[in-house]
Amino acid sequence: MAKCINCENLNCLIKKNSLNANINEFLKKKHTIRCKKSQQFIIEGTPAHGLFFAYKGKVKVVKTGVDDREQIVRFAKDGEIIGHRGGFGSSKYYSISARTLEDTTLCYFSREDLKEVLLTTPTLTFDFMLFYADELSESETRVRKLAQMSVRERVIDTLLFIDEKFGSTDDLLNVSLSRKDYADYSGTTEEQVIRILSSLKKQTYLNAKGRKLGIANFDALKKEISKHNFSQDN
Amino acid sequence: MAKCINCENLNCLIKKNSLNANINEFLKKKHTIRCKKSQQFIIEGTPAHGLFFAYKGKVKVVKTGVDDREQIVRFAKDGEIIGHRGGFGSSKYYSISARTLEDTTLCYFSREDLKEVLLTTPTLTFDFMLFYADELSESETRVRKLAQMSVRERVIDTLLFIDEKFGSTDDLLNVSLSRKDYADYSGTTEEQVIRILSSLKKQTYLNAKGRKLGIANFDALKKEISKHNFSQDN
DNA sequence: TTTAAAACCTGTTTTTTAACATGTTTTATG
DNA sequence: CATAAAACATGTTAAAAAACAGGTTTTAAA
Repeated sequence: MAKCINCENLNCLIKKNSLNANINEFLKKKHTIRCKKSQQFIIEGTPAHGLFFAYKGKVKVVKTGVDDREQIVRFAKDGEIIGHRGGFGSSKYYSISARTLEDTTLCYFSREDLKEVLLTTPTLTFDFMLFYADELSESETRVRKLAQMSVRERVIDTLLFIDEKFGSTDDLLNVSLSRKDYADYSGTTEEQVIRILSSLKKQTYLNAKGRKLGIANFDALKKEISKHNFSQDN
Repeated sequence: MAKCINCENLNCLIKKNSLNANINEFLKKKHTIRCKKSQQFIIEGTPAHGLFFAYKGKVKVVKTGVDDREQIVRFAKDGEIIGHRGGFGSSKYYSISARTLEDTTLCYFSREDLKEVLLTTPTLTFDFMLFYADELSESETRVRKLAQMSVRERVIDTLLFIDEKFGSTDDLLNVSLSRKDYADYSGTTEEQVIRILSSLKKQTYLNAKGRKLGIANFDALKKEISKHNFSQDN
């Protein structure tokens, strides 16, 4: 299927190290998995057998909460890891669930294969370490935001984040999320999100074409949350 | 000063790997730093020159927020890392501040020395990677908790966490935090914490000897937050 | 193309939380 | 040991957010 040699995801940790002779054998053990939109491919709490990479597509990673409330922990796009942590390490169970946001092709490696290659390929391991360190840094920033921002600020911050993560074309965000998704990422309820998005549309900070949202006034949105990020963190 | 050979922090990533001949030279470059209680030894936003380990003592790691509001991101005790992230990786600046909670002795390594040894010692790098992965997992759990728990639940969860992290002796927590600290970790205000702690004392779930707090009824506290953790996550 | 389900929207009420004010106790320090 | 500062405490008020209820529109599927 999808061969690393031809892969265009230059940000992918595996691709980056694919020229290293050490991991040649490892690459052969890769599996390719195709998922339809909205398909769940990791279930929280089930035994973790391996680790995924998004080859092409978009994914949301969620932690199950009370009732049917979910918390979207992160998003992943082309070249990015999903199921790290379950991949190896002490816990033998996935600590998150993952679901595609659109038709997505995944690369898959088993934890044994991965652990073996990591323990013998320091540059790869170092890259993995840096990846986790970056993710941790982002997660800690998110902790602060959830603790200190108002609901409106969090929703605005989410919109800007989504634009940065997935980009926009013709002034419309490249990913289609439901109001519930926005709520699950922002840490609030669907109704609050609906209200705030309506308000932002009225203020012409946001525009909508059918279901799709687009940011119309970046400066205004950034200004509203500016007091929260006086350092270059994200 | 403090030599790794004699160190009793078996959980320390460096100690764990200290028998590896590869890192002998590296160990000689370690510095030892002594800090008085409440001393700030990392300032958010300043150039990151290296990475610390708590040799003996307790530390809080904070992200500066709006006004004088801080968010305590994590705590560290004997053997644990502080300033990871700034330690190496892309960002050249510390993304957090760190302050001691009591007299603390720190071990210090420069980022250059550390990076060098990591790139040539896969088992050490692998341990670092796992450490980050664990931290990430915890941070993501915290994201969910901040997003979904009520203030009371968060304060209770914090109390249980502090007991688990630092332990208790004679039914009193081994660390002395101010109400403000509890608030800064729980993501709420000092007043809320005071109220909730008072309430918990009235219910005899919590006891206090002078300034020190102790958990009197674990089961009752756990029960109040039980609906939030139906998997074995922490 | 009808129909059901999902998504979206809005007003109202209730609950939760933060903010403010003000006083007391504890702790550190000259 | 006097005194200021920090920490702790509690009542009151205001604001924010969630919950509830009842709609409409859109989407997907029979």
